[in-house]
Amino acid sequence: MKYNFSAIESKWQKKWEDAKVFEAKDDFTMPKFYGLIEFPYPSGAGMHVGHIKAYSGLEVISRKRRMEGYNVLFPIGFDAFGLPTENYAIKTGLHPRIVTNKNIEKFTSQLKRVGFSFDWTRTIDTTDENYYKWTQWIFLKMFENGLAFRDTALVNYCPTCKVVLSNEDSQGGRCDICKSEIIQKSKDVWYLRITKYADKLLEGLKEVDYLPNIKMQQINWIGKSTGAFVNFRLKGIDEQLRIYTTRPDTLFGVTFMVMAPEHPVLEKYKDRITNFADVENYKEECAKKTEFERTQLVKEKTGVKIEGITAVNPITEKEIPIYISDYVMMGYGTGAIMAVPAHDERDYEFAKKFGIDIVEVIKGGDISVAAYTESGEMVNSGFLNGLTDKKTSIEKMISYLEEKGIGEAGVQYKMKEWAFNRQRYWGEPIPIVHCPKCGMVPVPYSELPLRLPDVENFQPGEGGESPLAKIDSFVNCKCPKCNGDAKRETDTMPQWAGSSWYFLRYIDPRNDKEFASAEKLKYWMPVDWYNGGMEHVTRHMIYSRFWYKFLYDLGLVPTSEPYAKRTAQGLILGPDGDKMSKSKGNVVDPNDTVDKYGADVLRVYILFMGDYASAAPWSENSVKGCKRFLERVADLPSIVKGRGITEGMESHFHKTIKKVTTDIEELKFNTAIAQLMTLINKIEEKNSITKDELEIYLKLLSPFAPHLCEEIWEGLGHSDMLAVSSWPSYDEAKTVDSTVEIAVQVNGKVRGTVSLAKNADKDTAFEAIKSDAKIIPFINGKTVVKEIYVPGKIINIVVK
RNA sequence: GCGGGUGUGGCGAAAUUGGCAGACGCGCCAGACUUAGGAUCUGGUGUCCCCGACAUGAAGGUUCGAGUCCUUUCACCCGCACCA
Repeated sequence: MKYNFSAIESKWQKKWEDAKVFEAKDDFTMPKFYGLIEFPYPSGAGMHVGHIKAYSGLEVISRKRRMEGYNVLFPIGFDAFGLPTENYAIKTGLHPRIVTNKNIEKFTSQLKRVGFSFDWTRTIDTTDENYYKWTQWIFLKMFENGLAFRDTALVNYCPTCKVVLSNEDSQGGRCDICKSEIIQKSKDVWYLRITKYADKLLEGLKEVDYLPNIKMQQINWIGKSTGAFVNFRLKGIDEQLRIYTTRPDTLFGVTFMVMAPEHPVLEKYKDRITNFADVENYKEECAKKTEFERTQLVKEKTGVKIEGITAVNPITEKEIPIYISDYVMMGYGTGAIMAVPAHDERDYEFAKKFGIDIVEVIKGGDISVAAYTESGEMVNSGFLNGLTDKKTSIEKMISYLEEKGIGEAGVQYKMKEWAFNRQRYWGEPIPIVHCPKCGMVPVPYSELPLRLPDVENFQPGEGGESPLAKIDSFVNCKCPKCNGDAKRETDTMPQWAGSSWYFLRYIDPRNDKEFASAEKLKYWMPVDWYNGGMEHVTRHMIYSRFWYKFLYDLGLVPTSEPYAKRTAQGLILGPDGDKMSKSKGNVVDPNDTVDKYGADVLRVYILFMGDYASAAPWSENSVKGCKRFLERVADLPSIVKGRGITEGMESHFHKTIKKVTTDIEELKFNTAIAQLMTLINKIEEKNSITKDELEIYLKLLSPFAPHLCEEIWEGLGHSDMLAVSSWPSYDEAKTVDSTVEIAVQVNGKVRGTVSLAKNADKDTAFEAIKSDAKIIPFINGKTVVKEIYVPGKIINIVVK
């Protein structure tokens, strides 16, 4: 039967809100559950079904937790600073504040229509000055502790967006926002010293429950490697060329060195370099290449030999040449390497091209053909000769280097410092004043928030200058220290700043004395379960873990890790199987489905369409299937007869309670819903259901289709809401039928089935099948070699 | 190149972890009710040479028994990528 979903849905959305059933209580005696979803960026395009899927998982879990008696915090907010809004503002002339408010309004109404059980009283907006006051506050704490600093360095720069980007925002050599190729540019920028926390970020992964691939991606991103630093003397100059290597054991095989073209030693000794013009040329060629071109593995090695300077292998005392090549990066290690052509493919390729000696120090390969990178016996290596264990050789060499003072053990990380400023308007102003006398001076805490000035021209400057730099009233100020004339920092924080601590603000969103009270933090933290997209694993998650660990070290938060558990949902693809995108025109708007079929149908479909963690294409026909299912549920009240649990239905109900209960915890929503469909098929076959049975059924379905379930629940005479009723429990013993139908195999092939008591013994079982007409022809006249009986599962007779 | 993952009907997918492969849903076929059906209901639906045999990317192996374990191999997806 069709039901009036739009009336039912708006009725219950209002009732829930009026009764405040989804508001988290600050009752610290209750068991708590903090479920977190990634708050959306309120873009002009509105929400798409992917947002709905991302929130539906923890929505179901949160609704279940409330019914299980937990005090649930399931909040929502808006991560509203960012470039798309600013670009839209530039295009239309509307202020980003107005655009943001409009978009937030749109997102809010869309989210409310779906009936999510968010606590709307705790909503936050990162662009609200009462919020970004605390973002600035945490930044100042970092500045005070030496974690925020300025430095001139080669940075990733997007020529289209006209901003400096962090490493994380330019993965694959492309701008994360506009996808254009980024270039390297020398610039004075703000950094957050995230590498100081690299080890803690790595270690912390051991104590949290993240999906394995999430942990793996973070480990990979941090990229810790252990090895040694070694100092090579330059011949005839009082200068050491420092390198990093993971293979100090191969030091006897070093026949040349390579530096990055940007290495500062070149500039320092340019008078000694007789071919400095060639060096300059090569350097220029490299600068022209994009990061992407430069990191292409396939291309041939290039480089220039430095004439006039040579190095000395500190262990063989042999003079060795130095080259520059772009296969050595300034940004990793020390920007210079020792080359062991016999045992490194890149060095081998380079040595072959430039005709450099190749000295074998590990036996096992044929170095006339290729580099040998496996392990083996050490040769031509002095005191290491004869050793076969790589680890021992490395340890021995390191202690030798340390003893002689020519090197020491060391670690390197792939992760770089976090470039933390953007030359844009729509972000948190960095609360720092540049004073000609005092240097960089923090804005006093009492003056926070440092507000964004209200302006009409947001156009970024051509030289990569922030729009704020053009506003004299903002720029010119007094130094908080000496009260002399000074200038404000005009760059703003990157998009990721506000989201690095938002989960803490939800706990105490209106506090104007601190970012959140210690007492409340102690109760609510850590986040019990965080769900979001894989695309945030190496950015937002690492950033926010870093901020949290910093606050932990200051004693401001109660736990060392912010998120106890992290899962990720899969994408919803367009009906054509491609990733949804505006340009392909295959984006599905959740509003259309809500209008046509209702929010409950949308929710059930999104969770039924497949494995929650995998990508699956949208199918309108399958949406209709879910609609039919809910219409059949709407019909159940018409066949209600009697009370209690019907004789033959008991195990079906207990099985269903068990499956739905455990499947939800494992994010297996598709099979939980399938089980509820199976059960309704059985109910319809019988054409009757008792009131108690229906109540159980509604409770189990309610996290998925809450509006319809509440409506039926109310119709059964309940004055309390289903949302705050209790989750049904099951009896394990009753989930199994007393008699089971098990398969009978002969030589492993199924020949029939037999009904047996679930714990019938072997003799009873074989007695039962001997008379079975289907089985007899397969065993008659043959010798029984073996009889296998697994109670409740299978009988197998092996005959010859 | 390194790391991770996935391959099961026409489609989305299940499979108690070694025990009746294809639950549940879509689609499709037939029928019913209808002036009508892209509504609803009922039945059917892996393939084939249909009493039987064959089927979980391919090829071997272990086992009474394999989608599941082992070996080899192919294809696709994701992440990182000249990381020293």
